[in-house]
Amino acid sequence: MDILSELNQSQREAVETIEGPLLILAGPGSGKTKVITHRIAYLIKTCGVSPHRIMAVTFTNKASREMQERLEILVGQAIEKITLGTFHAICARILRQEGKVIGLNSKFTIYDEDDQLSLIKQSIQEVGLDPKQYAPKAVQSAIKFAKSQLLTPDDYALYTSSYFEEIVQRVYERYQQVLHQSQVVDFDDLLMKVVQLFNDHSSILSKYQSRFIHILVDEFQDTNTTQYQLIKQLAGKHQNICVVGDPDQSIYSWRYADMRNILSFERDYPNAKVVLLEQNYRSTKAILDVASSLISANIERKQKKLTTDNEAGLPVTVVETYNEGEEAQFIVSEIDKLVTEDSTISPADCAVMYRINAQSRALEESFVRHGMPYRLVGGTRFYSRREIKDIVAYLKLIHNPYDNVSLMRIINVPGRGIGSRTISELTSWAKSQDISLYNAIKLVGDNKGPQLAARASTALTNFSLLINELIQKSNELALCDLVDEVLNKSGYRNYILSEENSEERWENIMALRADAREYNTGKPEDDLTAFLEKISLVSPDDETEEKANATTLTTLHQAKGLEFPVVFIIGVEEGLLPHWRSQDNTEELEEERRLFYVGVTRAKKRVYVLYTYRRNLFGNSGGSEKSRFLKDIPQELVVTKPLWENEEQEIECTPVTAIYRKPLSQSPQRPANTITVSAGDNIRHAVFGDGVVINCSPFGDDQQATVDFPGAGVKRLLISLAPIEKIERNSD
DNA sequence: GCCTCTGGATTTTTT
DNA sequence: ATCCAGAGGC
Repeated sequence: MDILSELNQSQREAVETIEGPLLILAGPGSGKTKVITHRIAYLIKTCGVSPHRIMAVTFTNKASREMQERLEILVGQAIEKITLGTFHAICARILRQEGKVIGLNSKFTIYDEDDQLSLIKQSIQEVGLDPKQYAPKAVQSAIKFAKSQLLTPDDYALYTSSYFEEIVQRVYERYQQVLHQSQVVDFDDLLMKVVQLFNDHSSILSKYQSRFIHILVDEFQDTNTTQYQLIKQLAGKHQNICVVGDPDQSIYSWRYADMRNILSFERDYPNAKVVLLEQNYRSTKAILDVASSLISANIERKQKKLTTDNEAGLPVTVVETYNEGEEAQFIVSEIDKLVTEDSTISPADCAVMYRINAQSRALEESFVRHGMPYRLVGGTRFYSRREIKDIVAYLKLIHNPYDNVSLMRIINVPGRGIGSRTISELTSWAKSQDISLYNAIKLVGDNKGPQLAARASTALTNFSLLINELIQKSNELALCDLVDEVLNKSGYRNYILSEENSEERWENIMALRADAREYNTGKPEDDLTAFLEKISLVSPDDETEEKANATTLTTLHQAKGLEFPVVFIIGVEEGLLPHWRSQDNTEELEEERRLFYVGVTRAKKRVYVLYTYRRNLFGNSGGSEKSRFLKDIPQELVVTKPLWENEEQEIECTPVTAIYRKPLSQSPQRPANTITVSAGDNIRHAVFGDGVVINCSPFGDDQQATVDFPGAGVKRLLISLAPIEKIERNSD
């Protein structure tokens, strides 16, 4: 197979330029992933580069997986030798390998942001401050900023210029101290510590520099300073660094991604070659024209002109609705209409995008009301569910008893009579002795610990015995048996089963256990390390379960990288897009505009832009004003689409046209159901037939039920509105 | 030590 | 409107 044959001129250039720094500016839909994968294939197959010497870095597991899948087709087995992964996964591997020179045990554990926040709260207290006065979240953000900039607590001390920053500095210092004592790193440490290690140990750096002859970085516009430095270090010897990205799609500056990394790449690598991928294979001309006109309003960018050979297509439709309810209503009707009129379009081809998650509610209600399937992107991540975090905390503690945050999480879960009084005695004593909580608790058992009431003392001793026993078992048992042991011996199993809605929680735990089963090399200790690392760095719901024929509801941020034939962008209003918190800062405003641009460029065929006349948000409703970004789009690129009775026609220099006041075809109002249901009930639905309620949760004044219809699949319904009735269980 | 109540906040999110 | 965290009551 000829790797080059299916590429256009500039794509080919990007693939064939293998010497020296290369910057690929890839517009939306320009075949970015194709270029990266083909470039790697070209290196291996045509240039004879050993796959062992190639590193490809992504930001997300999803991107990594996608690249893996596509590469496998091109290079087959060789894929296993390529270092392909997220920044964090690659750095974790390096740290486990090399960490000992900076005093890091290869069994270190990784804290997620919840754990981080707990430790920050604790650290605020430990430096003698009040967590109420200094919002832990703000301190967390400041520490994350420092780490994104490669600033150690000492560096940060030089940088501080306000009282708050001095506070942050003190907390940061203590926080790092505890992390180190606990043999724990947070997400940002994974990267920062590797950079520091490379800085201080040139022989280790040079080992990696020599090995990796070719380095590729995806989504380069999203890198922060630390990531940038890491790449710079690694590419230091061979300088064959290929970065791919699009500054126009930089939407993560609030996570301290720095677009300047891509904008000034040529300055840092003066001999860099630049390739522009401007040919778009995704969208119609009409959509690209709108996108281009929008993004051209930004000042800080690199000029790029998007072209396409695709059809001209239909103009973008801009619609004003009365409020968010009608906005949702319009979308449901329009999808229905599109699907009916055009047999090539299904509900799954449509996506609705919004600025903030709170906007999904009105949509969901409308979709549920009409029995239309939808898939909500995001939501609670699997590993952040309480029951999963609890079990993982047990495992983390077993793996690393110095992990105080995990210990604190489960010391009284399930309740075993260790209350806040006892805990504060214990923590302050442990701190005064400069030992870990686990060791302090062990001493309580030996009567060498702090003075405590007999009851508290007994409770702590029992807890200590429990953890000890589990640590013992962890060396003998296979991982999934260890999970069972934890569930039984800790009493967690009974605890969770005695709760309401326990089925779902228990199922989640069983899913975790099933996952643990995969780790069975016969070396329990290594299995536990590997399992915990995977849990920290990979969330399983990246694995997007495709719901049959469901429309996607997503934030604009999460839409990046996706594409759909039909895209609705809602809430294109002042205060939402641009968001009010970004309204008085040019840079942030430009980022909001890029966000809009990302949304528009997701679409292949149709784009709808919606805004409301008035919107309810957070309880108070107010009149809304269409987004200033609409002014960036020339009127002739937008269509007038009077769908509904026009009560007031706005005449302005606006591209806007359809005023949507009252839906013509209001769905016939049925009397609201007054029944309530709960998990396990059998119900009959007018359309879907008989089904069983799997789960039920409050939804406003109403209930939303997840119902499994053997004939129609799993549906979510609003109880008061859905055409349902309760039926009796079959007698058996 | 556990439970209920009130107040404050509420963009975007990966690892 | 709603969710969550911390405070105070039982």
